[in-house]
Amino acid sequence: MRKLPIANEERRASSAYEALRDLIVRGNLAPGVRLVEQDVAARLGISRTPAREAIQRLNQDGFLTALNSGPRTLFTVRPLTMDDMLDLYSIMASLEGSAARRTSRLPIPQRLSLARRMREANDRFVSHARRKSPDRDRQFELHNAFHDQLVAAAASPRLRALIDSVRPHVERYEYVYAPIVGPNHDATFAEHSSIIRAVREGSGAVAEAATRSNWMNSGDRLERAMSLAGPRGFW
Amino acid sequence: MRKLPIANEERRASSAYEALRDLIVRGNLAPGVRLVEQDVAARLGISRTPAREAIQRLNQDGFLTALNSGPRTLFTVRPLTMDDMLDLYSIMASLEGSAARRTSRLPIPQRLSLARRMREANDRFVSHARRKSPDRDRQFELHNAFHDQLVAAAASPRLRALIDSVRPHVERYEYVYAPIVGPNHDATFAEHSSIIRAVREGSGAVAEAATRSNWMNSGDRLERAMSLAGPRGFW
DNA sequence: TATACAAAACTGGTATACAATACCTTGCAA
DNA sequence: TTGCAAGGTATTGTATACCAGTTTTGTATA
Repeated sequence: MRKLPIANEERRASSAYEALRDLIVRGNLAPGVRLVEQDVAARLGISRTPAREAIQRLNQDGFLTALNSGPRTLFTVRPLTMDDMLDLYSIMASLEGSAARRTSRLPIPQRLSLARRMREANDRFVSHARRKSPDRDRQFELHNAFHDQLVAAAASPRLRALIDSVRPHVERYEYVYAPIVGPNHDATFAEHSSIIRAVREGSGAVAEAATRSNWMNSGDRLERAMSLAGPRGFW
Repeated sequence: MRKLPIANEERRASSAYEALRDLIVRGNLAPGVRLVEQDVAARLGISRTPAREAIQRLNQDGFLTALNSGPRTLFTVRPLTMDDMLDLYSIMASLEGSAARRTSRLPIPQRLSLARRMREANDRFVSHARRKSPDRDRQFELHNAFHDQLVAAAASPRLRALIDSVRPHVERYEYVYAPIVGPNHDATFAEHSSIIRAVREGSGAVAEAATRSNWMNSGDRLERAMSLAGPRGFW
């Protein structure tokens, strides 16, 4: 890992948090790696204080596992396991399902507008996936954009915050294992369409069920990918 | 507020976090109050470093609101509002509902054992409520114990962690407004019984629905209490 | 009395110094 | 060669010093 420059606008602690979190989500900081305050500080060109704060925050957000060694606590990057992945997807099913259910409460114009934006976002996602050489990061963005439409329009503030806190963990699994899943996005397209239809027709229960299915099925798809590749973070 | 002693076993930062969190949940630290690092440190008999860490954690956990003032951030105790309360209860409905649904996956002996323990916990809750002068804190504990049985037995690790992180916020609203709701727990008893029955009979969907209803109805009950008492944290 | 301006105090963010202790290394002996 | 003990090292937790804006206070003037 090369030395990372830190944005000087923001607080150093926040910049460090984001830098480290992105490294973990992208898989550049491998599961099991130990985070030493001094090393983090040196590598990011800051002092121990903000480095420590970043590590504490990462831990609180569940990106690290804490190991008590006497009076001190050692932190390592959290491993990726099948059980944890399924757990995560099941939670996203519940949370985003809850948001989907709330779409039926939206005033009709807003609901239809949301359905249209989701349709457009899905179209962009589909058409990029069908390119000759789709860019992986871009594919990610477009997929997230679809779900973001739903969450941004329908989730309550706390629900939104909760989803935003869980999503990076999902992304971590997707980022590491997505290449193995391959370009077989057809099921995903169909599931997205079901969600859009339910939102347009205004049935909260159907929208919730469709969203739940989408996440549970995504979990199943990733499960197959993981069983091919094996877990990471152990040896 | 008198000076609080801090347990010396644990890390000072963790002790400070717990002390402050409890003060907020119990309503001793009123909504809107500003938390100044130096003051917190002095009052808890520690230095600014662990005091700061505690405040940062409280903020990340949503107990505080952050206000940017130039390069610094000011923290105040989060206000209590009707919208936020309803948001919270809706989220608990979703999360604990998800846990309830999972009870149907438990092996039958464990499921029946859970139903029995929930029944016992509910009995203790009911009988204490029917005393001449029920202790409020004890009533709280007993109510939490009922829900804990469900969560501990059925929730996945991440779901459990999520519920544990949301619950203190719910408790804050309950603690402040419960006295106004009054001793009319009959509806609660009935709803608990429905959950227990569904768990015993092994229907995940019914258990989820019953749990959702319980939380949504609790939200409605508290809504009435709040509309009587008015919001706190503004003036 | 109200307003403009200057000075002083406050306070968060960061760096650094200090303390404590678990763990590792090294050397010695069996 | 292996077990063990003593000392050294590494690294966390805490305290404190410093700086830079912000806010507040106080004063003078219209």
